[in-house]
Order: sequence, then structure tokens, then C-alpha cells
Amino acid sequence: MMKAPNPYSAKCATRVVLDRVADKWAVLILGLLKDRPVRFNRLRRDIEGISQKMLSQTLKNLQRDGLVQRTAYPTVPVTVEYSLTPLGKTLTETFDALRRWAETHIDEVVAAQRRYDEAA
Amino acid sequence: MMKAPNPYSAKCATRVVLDRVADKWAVLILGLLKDRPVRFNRLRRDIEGISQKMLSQTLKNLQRDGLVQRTAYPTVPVTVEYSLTPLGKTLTETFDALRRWAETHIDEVVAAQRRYDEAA
DNA sequence: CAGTATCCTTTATGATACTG
DNA sequence: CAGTATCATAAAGGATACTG
Repeated sequence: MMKAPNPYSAKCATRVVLDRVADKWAVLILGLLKDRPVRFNRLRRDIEGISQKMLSQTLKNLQRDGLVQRTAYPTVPVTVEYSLTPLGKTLTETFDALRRWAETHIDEVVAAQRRYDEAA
Repeated sequence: MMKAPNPYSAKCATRVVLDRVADKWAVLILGLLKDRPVRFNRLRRDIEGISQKMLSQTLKNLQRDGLVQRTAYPTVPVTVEYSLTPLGKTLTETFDALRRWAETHIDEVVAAQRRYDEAA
């Protein structure tokens, strides 16, 4: 018998995943890794506003969750590439949908915010 | 000419949306509102671990973004129902996919975490 | 280049008490 | 029932300096 996981209960493992996955930096990083491996400082430059600390930390979490793979090449200085694991690739479609939603509905959201703020 | 929004730039409006949407409480709340309106304390009971403060605050943000509608009925004491707006409904499919991903891949993620932690 | 380590500030969140 | 207000604390995040 399989017990369906209930994301609304506190210690449900699904919610552990949601906690990580519902992370803006993670969404952005996985989006950049979608098509090709990317190096650390490249990610840093491409994601405006992310600090070195947050990038490093988020990458570590993504590795721990098995979504991202780190590969170091023994050049001098060292070259490090981050790429999606097969598991990570299964997420990209979902995240693309999320980014797509944001892009297509941003105007409506901003309009709603303006209405809300004016009403106050 | 339309300029495609770039979610990787800091003040891009799309990222404003992502910031809210990438919120675990919001994902859970919208999931519960998917099929029917739900009352405040019902949400509080159903989402294990959410505090009154966070529920109230997240609902307010969702209203501001135009995703959730609040309706008060003049009973004594007052009855308040939260429901999805049309805009909110357009998000449910994406969020369902997110929850579904979490449910189907939780085992792989937990296994990856265990490997990672053991290696350390 | 690809990070770590540290300090410090800001933000987020929880607990508790109170109200129409 | 459906909140708000306040206080306290924990967690997140930024800036800076340093390293293999």
C-alpha cells in the first residue's frame, strides 16, 4: 500500500523539496544551466544581484539535492563547470513553465498591485 | 518592438513575480484554493506549521498580486472566504506540476542528499 | 578562477496577547 | 471567526578579506 504524500503536513518529505525548489536563485540558476554547463563566475555575472555567497550556497544545495553536478578541470587556475544532472533535467520543464508564466502575466500582476496600493 | 523581459537582470519585473511565486506558503495556499473557496481558519488548520501571521501576510500578498480574492460575508461573527481570481487560476497548472514533481522525485532527492552527506 | 571565512545588518518568522 | 499589534529571536543575506 502506498501512502500518498501530503505536502500540507509539516514533516512531509515533499515539503522538503518544495522548500528548496521554491527558491528564486535556484530557479534562475537551473534556467541558465538548462542548455549547457556554465562556470561559476559566469553564473555570477549573468545573474544580476546575486552575491558570491548566495551563488556558492545555492549551488551547494542544488548539488546536495542531486540536481546539479560540479565538475572541476585540473587547469591552472582550476576551471569548474556546473551542469544539470539527469534528475535536474526533469525539473527544467516545470521551471520553464514558471518563468514563462511570470513573463506572460507580469503586466497583469503589476496592474493588480497598482490597484491594490491605490485602494489603500 | 517588444523587448523580451530578462529575468536575470535585477530590476526586471519578471523577477518581482518570481520572488513571490517562488514562495512555499504561496504554493501551498494556491493548491488548497484550487478547487473551491476556503476560509481563513480552515487554511490555517490544513497547512500544518503555518503561523497565523504568515498565513495572513501571504494571503495579503497574493491579493495584492491579483491572484487571490477575499470575500467577507456579513454574518456574526464574520465569515471570510478566499478564492482564486481568474489570474490565479492560470497559475494552478504550473503549480500543480511543481507539486507533482516534488511528489514523484522526492525519493531521488532524499537519496542524493544521503549520498552527499555521507561523502562529507 | 573558484571559492571560504568572518562579521555585521537586515529581514523573516514565531509567540503571545488583544479586538471587532 | 478573522484577524492586528507587538516583541523577541532566528535566519538570511551582504560586504569584505583572504586562499589554493
